[in-house]
Amino acid sequence: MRLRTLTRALLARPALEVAPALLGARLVRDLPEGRVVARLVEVEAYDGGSDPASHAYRGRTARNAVMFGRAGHAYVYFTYGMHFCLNVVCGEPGVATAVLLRAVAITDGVDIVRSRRAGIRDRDLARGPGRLCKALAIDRSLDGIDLCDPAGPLRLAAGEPVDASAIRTGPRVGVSQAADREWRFWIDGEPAVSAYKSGTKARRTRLIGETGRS
DNA sequence: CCAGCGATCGCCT
DNA sequence: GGCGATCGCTGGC
Repeated sequence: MRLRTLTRALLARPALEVAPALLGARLVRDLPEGRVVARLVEVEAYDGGSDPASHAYRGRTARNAVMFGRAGHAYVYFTYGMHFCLNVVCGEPGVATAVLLRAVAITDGVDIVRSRRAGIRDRDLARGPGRLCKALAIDRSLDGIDLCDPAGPLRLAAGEPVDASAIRTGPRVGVSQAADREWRFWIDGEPAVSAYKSGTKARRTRLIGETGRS
């Protein structure tokens, strides 16, 4: 398979523009056991200082520092005491905008992932941001790496174009702040797309209206 | 299929 | 000290 690493210029734009453009792109992970290639099927945009749901909303900290840097780098964070999540930093340096990678479909090296996640159904191998990181062996040691480096251990590459009519949008998952912003993007019909769960605040106010599948 | 819940700890208030 | 950009298991229908 021919893998063409994504250019930084593609990512040095607002997250809201980058997010849908990343659907269908490939995530390439080189591991001691071999190479895993996956197709991005679900992402979410986070818009830093103007977005109450962003880790960067209250400014720069040790944890979120990478988001304030150059586009194309990985922001990996640890949450709930056990899960990692992977973001692609977007925009210009100093602007903390990023795209959370929520789900991928494994296209190459699925046996490697199956052995990493024994007993898990194929559709769940990388369904959800925590599972995605588990599947591709991503943790904080990869925080800050350059996803545009063709020689890097984890990188983004071009994939087959996705027809615009297949792209769906909806509220972000698990977010209670700014729950009205439809900044989640996914490819219609992909089995690895998350089941929709609203944030606690939204749930309380009965804002659940869609299932996240259509 | 869905709702509920415990796990588990770094981060920020 | 409280709470997550979550997950996997349980129990109910």
